[in-house]
Amino acid sequence: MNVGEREQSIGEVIALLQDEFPDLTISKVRFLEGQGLIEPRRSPAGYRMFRDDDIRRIRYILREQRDHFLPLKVIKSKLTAWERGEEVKTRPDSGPPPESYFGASGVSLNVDELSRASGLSRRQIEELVSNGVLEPIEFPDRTKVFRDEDLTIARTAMRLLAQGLEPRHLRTLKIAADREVDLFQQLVTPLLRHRNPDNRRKAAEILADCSQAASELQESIVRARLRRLLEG
Amino acid sequence: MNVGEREQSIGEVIALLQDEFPDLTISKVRFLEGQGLIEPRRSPAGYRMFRDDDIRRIRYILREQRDHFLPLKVIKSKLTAWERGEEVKTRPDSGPPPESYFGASGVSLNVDELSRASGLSRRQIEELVSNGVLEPIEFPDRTKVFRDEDLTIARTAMRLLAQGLEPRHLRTLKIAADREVDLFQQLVTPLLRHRNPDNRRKAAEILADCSQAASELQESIVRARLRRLLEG
DNA sequence: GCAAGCCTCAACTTCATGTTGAGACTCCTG
DNA sequence: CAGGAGTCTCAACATGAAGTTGAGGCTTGC
Repeated sequence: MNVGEREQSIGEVIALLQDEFPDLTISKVRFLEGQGLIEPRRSPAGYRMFRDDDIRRIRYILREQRDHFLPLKVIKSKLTAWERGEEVKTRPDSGPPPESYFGASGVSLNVDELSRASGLSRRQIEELVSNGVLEPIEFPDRTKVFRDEDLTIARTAMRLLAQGLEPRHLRTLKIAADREVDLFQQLVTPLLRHRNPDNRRKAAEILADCSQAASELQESIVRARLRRLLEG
Repeated sequence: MNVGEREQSIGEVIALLQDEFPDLTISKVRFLEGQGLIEPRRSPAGYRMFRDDDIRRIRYILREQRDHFLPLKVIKSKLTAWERGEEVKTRPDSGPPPESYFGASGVSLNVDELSRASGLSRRQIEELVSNGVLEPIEFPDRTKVFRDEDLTIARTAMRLLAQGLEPRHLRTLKIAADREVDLFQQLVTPLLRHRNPDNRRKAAEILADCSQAASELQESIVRARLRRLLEG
């Protein structure tokens, strides 16, 4: 598996990425390390040595910066969020990092709290739950516990409902999301079959990249169509 | 229609938005005007007077900043892009503004150029076209012309194909996008029925907000699911 | 008439994102 | 084994975005 895992010097990395990112410099890569976004090995002499993983990571960072204008802090928190999948298993006691932007931050809410935090009525929440848009953890006594991901979902759902859509319309979106997940699942099940941490990490990376790309793809298709709708 | 369209002073606007944006200040609103993001009327004495549209616009700007970390320049170009729908009709000769990030920038590519710019092979492009993911303008002699939106689509499609998905998988995503568009279309067809520029603008705003919210909703649903997949 | 609200304009602040340069070490090649 | 190319660290500097502050002066409403 590790055969031929060549490590590249910083200059080689620049040369490699130069095509996609013409103004990437050595000093910028060093700067990224200083900010804690990457952590290349070091040769005995102290030279930075980059493995394929590191290079993929750099590419990801630069794309987020270029295409989504994200500040490095935010990119960092996204990065560590996807990594936490592993660490959650090994250190279930450690609290969430201070700036976790994604990743389960451990928030949990009941219906009332979710209602207040999202602006949805309890009735609307019920409907979203029955449509599968929200999926709280349900206890035997019917108490429902919502997590931070549900809050994000609830907030955006609120925006759509405010524009006149109905919960059943949101169901359409949810089903599309499910199909998307199925697609990605096929992609990584081989990797997850054997419980190998290296494979798990690779799977996480693939999923992160795919889900983002898919979301962008859909958004651009929709936007193109809507533009035509407005102009035509 | 314009009855009761009360204009608010800058202080009233702050008070109104204070709930959602606690650290909004008068000076910031003035700053936004200085940057060309908003353009409130002026009272005879020179006081800024904000109409509902202006306030919605401010809210949009602040959300983009807070939730997506977008620089003001980019927000501005998004804003003007959605508005151009109108102006395109009235001034078809005017070139695109220098920094248009969305809106058709007038780029057009043939198959080879798209291939070079996106990294897709011509064969892949063909497949994406036949799956409806890419929709070039097709001339009688079978020449195809791609526009800037196709370039965006092609680039993200490239990322997905690189991860091992097939063009037919992308078709699934495209169909979901179509359904989404149908949903939104229902929402605005009443507004677009009569060719009224005010309604058109309102429709553009609704579409912009909905498409963004929907995209976010799907993304968070997918992410929540994928996280469970990785952890479970 | 006067306090509260608003105006402009220029100077200032803070933060993010890198860049530059000095001085020193390492690696490869002839 | 000399020396040029590549790399290291660390501190100082540069630039731009996003506001803030303050001075000096109108306007409005009680």
